[in-house]
Amino acid sequence: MSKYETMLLQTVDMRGTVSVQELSRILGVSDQTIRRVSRPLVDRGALQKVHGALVSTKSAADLPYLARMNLNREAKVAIAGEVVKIIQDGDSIAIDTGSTSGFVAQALRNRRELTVVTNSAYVASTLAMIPGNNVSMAGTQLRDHDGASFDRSAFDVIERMQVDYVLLSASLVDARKGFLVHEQCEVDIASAMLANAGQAIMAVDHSKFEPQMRKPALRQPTLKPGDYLVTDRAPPDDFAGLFANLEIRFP
Amino acid sequence: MSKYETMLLQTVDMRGTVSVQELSRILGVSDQTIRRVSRPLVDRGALQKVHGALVSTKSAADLPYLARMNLNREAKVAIAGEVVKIIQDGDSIAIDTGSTSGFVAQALRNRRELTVVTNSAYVASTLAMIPGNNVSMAGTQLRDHDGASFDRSAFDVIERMQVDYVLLSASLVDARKGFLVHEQCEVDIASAMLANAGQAIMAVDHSKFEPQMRKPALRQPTLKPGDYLVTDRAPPDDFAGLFANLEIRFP
DNA sequence: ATAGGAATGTTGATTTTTGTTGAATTGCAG
DNA sequence: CTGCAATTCAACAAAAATCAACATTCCTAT
Repeated sequence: MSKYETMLLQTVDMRGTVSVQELSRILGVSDQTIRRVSRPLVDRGALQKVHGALVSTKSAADLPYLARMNLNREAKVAIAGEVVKIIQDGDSIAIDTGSTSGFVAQALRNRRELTVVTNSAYVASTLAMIPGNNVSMAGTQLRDHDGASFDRSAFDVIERMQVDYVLLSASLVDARKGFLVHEQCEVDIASAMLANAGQAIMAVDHSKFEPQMRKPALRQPTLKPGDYLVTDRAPPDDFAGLFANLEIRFP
Repeated sequence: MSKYETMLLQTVDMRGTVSVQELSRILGVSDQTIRRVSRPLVDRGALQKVHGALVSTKSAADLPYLARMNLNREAKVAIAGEVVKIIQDGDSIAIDTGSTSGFVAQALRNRRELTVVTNSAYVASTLAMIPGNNVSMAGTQLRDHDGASFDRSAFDVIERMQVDYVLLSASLVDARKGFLVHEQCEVDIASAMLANAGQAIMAVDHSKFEPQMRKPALRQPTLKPGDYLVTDRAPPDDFAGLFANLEIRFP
């Protein structure tokens, strides 16, 4: 551990981005030394290097959520458009967390007099701004990567509301196992929402039909006959069995 | 990843729409560079491009709220900058609702490991996305024009948290009556936050020193000696008495 | 004191980024 | 639809940053 590492890390993390030149001025060494000292840090992932400057990996951290929002963006926008066709002005809907839900919330800004319950702060704040909507945020403490809550109080809120629709998502769709997610708490919220909703709308983009790097293992609650499956392309034939009783929608 | 990306994103997200020329002035580079730097960002969907300007993809979602956010925008941005100087990485802070709070939340994205409690869904979702933050949303049912909550449960959450700072705002500052707002529920939330906070930070832009069309009549709780008053200009002399014990900050 | 080793500064070739120019495109008013 | 002004784009020249190799300095163990 070089003697400058601590100070360098500290400076960069504090300011977010700082140029190599400025760093050399601050630490009182040549720019070449800054490059040399920072190289192991960059390799180790403690810092990011760009031409002319070093940027804190922490500061670039606005990206994880945005990055996910931008994965398969077109697909998600298309799906959101289909979902919105199902929802009418004045309807009530429960919305789970997930990047697709974010897009649906965006699209739902064109609907009026909605009653919404969600455990995603992003969805809540997006829809609460629309005059005439009645939005309830379920839960208190927010998970940091997506701003969603899985508190006990979230269940209390969800269980109090009787809604027309529930929007659900999944991380992977498996022809035999069904709709899968990574965390049990997500399943629990989905179950609670489903129990108090008329019809479910399962929204998954086509990438969810293909194997994932990080394999989810937890099964979302089973959908009722007549529930919607909204996706951006016709699903492969292997899934025909799984989707037998569902109403499938795609653009 | 270019060295300007962070600053560019931040500027655009903060202001909603900003012209290429202004951006080049702000970052101190040519307009051509702005176009070059922004291209990958718009490809990635992090920004939207229109003729002559860049617009934040987020801003589209927050449009109604943003309309209010754009009143006295420079003043509020300046105030947010000052407030952020007070807050350190790792601090805990309670944040009330209001457009200035929205800007402070944006600016606080540069701080790490914050513990935040707020009754504004916008503030909550802005800060919850930052990895390492611990954000609690106080309240359930959201008021439609600003997405804030004044539920009983909001008080429960606020009263449970002991924080270093509380950020408060006001609709009008009267030399004799003090800091005024329109609704009793806002005072109640402010009182609850204040009771559990170390130092208060009252943030008001200069327009709040002048008479308003809609006159607020409810007085915010009294500040303690040593609490901060952050504003964008030196306040008129008539207010010297009111601010006697406060630490006044402005750019 | 001094030789060995590590860290730092310097130099010059190479690569990347930036500003400028002029032509092509776009948006808008008449 | 036409013309004007503003914006954008492509290409080239200039500037800045990077890298590798070598020279210098600093520290320490003998």
